[in-house]
Amino acid sequence: MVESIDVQTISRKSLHQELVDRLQLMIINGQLTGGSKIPEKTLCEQFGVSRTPLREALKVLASYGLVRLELNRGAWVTKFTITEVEEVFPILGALEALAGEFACQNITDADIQAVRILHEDMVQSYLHKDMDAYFTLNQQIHRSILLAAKNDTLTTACQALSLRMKRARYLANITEIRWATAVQEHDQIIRFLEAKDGRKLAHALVEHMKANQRSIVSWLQDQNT
Amino acid sequence: MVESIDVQTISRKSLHQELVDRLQLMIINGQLTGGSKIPEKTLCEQFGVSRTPLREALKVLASYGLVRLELNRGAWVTKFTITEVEEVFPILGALEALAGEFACQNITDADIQAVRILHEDMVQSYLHKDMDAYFTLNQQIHRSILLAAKNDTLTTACQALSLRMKRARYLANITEIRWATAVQEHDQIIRFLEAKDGRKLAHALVEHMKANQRSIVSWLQDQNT
DNA sequence: CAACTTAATTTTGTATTCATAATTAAATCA
DNA sequence: TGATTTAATTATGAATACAAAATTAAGTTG
Repeated sequence: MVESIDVQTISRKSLHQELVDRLQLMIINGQLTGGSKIPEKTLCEQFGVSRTPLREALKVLASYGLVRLELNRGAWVTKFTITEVEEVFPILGALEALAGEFACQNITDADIQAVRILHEDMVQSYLHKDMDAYFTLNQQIHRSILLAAKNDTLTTACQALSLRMKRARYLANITEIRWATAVQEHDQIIRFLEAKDGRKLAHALVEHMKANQRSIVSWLQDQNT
Repeated sequence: MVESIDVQTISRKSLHQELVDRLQLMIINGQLTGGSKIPEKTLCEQFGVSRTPLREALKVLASYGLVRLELNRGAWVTKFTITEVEEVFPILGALEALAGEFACQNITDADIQAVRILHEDMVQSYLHKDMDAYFTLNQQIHRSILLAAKNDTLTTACQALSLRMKRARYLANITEIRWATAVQEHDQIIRFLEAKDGRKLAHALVEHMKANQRSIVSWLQDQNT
């Protein structure tokens, strides 16, 4: 699998881009919690930057839907809601399905081999109950399918939506039963990819997303009762 | 069709948001042409604003893929390429198909009635060869289906992608033959919506997008020879 | 005068400043 | 005292200032 090395990275990132990345992480992992005010001044001090690049970053994050701007009242971390989960997962399903179909058309045997290895590592991390490793490998597999689809716009769109759903990862630990099923679903996914069966792969990805959605929604529902 | 009135609009928009909207238009209608440098200073003077909100807007537009930022070298209007068209339309197809399915589940008879009227107006503007009216109504129809789907994330995603494709509208005039076919396709779309047949509507929307893609790509190809 | 240096100019990225809106605290009055 | 004004404070949005990088222009040398 060719993980194309980002040539841009040679020349330093701009501050605002760096801040977009950092704030994204802080929102996903819960350091900045949904519904809370974004403490502009504090963050500027913390990062040692002025308000200009921070505010630029906030505008970008607002366009991603991670932040909500209120005129003259500042920026707020958007809440992670059941509604959002129910909106985003079907979209992710449709887009990853599309990516799956394209991937089957374009993927090389070497790339399939690489995904197979990621999958086996992921199964191992499941067996060892190493949740961090599991999630990282899981993401890498989905990303590999996206990259194989050879559609940058699609990759960007999926990653933006996945990002929003990553907050679930830090809010809720996956249940043992869902974890086992998810691994099985991935097994199917890999097999359809190896068979280059775009139709079935697409269907498997949609179902996988539906199951992810149900799992997260039911966790959120339990939370609110 | 309830075009929900934007309550936010009571309180004035922020400058950066106003600039995002204006620059978007300028890029779509070709006042700012693909590949060209964005003249920061000139635009500031033209709009009578300082660089701060303009630069915030540019960062947002970059996240939409309409602008490309080069560190220490400024901002450039992204080129409208065949590759982009071939990347975006399949995604739009998949997303509008999804919207179509949701719309069939959620749409009210009153909303169907409203879409029917938009459609008939659109047919009239086709018969009168009023291209501006045609495109406006066309957009409104697609937007109506999106709104009926009751998924804000989906609406936002589709509109962002449609926006990028709108540049074609100003680069190429639709051919007479494609125009006629497109109207027929819309006729089908409306009929499936009225029948609340999500499956068929989804399929029709995918095919409609494929045909749009082919039409624009072949125009761009003719251009480059 | 063409290729290379070096200096002047412009542009860019970021910090700072400033006016105004929003919030909080203090003061007033029933 | 508690509700309501009014004043002080803080936060926000946008303009300006400034350092560094990139670009252009002017020299300089072979």
